[in-house]
Amino acid sequence: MIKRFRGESLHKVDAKGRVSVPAAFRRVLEDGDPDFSGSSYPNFVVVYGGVRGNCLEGYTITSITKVDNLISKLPRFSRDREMLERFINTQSTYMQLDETGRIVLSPRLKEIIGIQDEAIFAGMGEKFQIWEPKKYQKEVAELDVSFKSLSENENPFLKLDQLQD
Amino acid sequence: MIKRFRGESLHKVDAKGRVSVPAAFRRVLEDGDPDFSGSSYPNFVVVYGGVRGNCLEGYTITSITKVDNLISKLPRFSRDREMLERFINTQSTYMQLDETGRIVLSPRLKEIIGIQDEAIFAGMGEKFQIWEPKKYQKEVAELDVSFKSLSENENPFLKLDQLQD
DNA sequence: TGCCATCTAATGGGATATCATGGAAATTTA
DNA sequence: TAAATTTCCATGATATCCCATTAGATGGCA
Repeated sequence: MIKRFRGESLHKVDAKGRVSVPAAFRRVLEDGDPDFSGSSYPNFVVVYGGVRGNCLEGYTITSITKVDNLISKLPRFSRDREMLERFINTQSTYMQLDETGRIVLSPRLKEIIGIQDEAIFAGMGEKFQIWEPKKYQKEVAELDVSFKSLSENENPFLKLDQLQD
Repeated sequence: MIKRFRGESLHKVDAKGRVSVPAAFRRVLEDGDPDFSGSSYPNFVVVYGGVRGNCLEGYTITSITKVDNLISKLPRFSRDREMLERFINTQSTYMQLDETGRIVLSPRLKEIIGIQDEAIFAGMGEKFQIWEPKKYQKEVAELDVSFKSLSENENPFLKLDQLQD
């Protein structure tokens, strides 16, 4: 059974930029790295580009590969493809967990999402996000509000049941 | 035949947040975990997000996977998908029964549903709910009232038979 | 039909392992 | 060689595991 990124948790970011990745997420990263063996530490990808810029997004090797393959289907010299490659390939970086399950966020990455000394990790199924706590709270609150304002036939939960499975 | 969650029962929550899951529910959780074997303990998912916030909802791996798969069909970066992932993946967590059939509710989870030292488990077919006892009584009472106020053609019992199966 | 043996369930307490985190040492790199 | 990284070690907090106890249900059997 494929594990997905689930749950939220708050972690300290120390002076060197080190943060613990939630233990539950490590298991998912291990599963999602084809080259991972018990004796190594899993690799994965952090994307900082894209429309948002509010948060970082972490992908397992397996799931970023899916995205890469979709992009590769676009016409080679199309503007769409260039855009996506800029966001997903250019503005991203490989990372590796260290022995204690931490990664280091460079000053650049911290600056992009406005992080000081705390970060929130949020599971999003095939990926996870890293947020500055206050921004995250705001995001969740806004989502709740906009959810409540939806009409019945805009409700994404109800739309789900219309999909064939 | 797929077992369903049925019945209600009251359980103590100890100082560590541990609660026994009703024995009948354990059987359903075992059946609903593809990785479960006699030598392990079943995994499942508890969702605490969504608009409700009054109770926790427990899903078997099989049934949450159905939901996850539907969500994965939505366009990867759509607002709908993001919303659903936030409610279903971010605001949820994997859990595993321990040797004695208990789970632990973190302080966070207890706080979300307002639980002190007792919890009510309520079977809901494909999922179950965990409630603070007083809130649960209130919910049940309210449901009775609003059911009685329905006109004949709003009666869900009567609508049932109009569905094709 | 009353008694006892056995089993499962629910719950509590203590021991143990894992996790998150800080700091120092070693290594790289500019 | 100074700065910055990475590796290694240390520690407290938390969560997990393991064992013990009790109550109730079940079933056998005289």
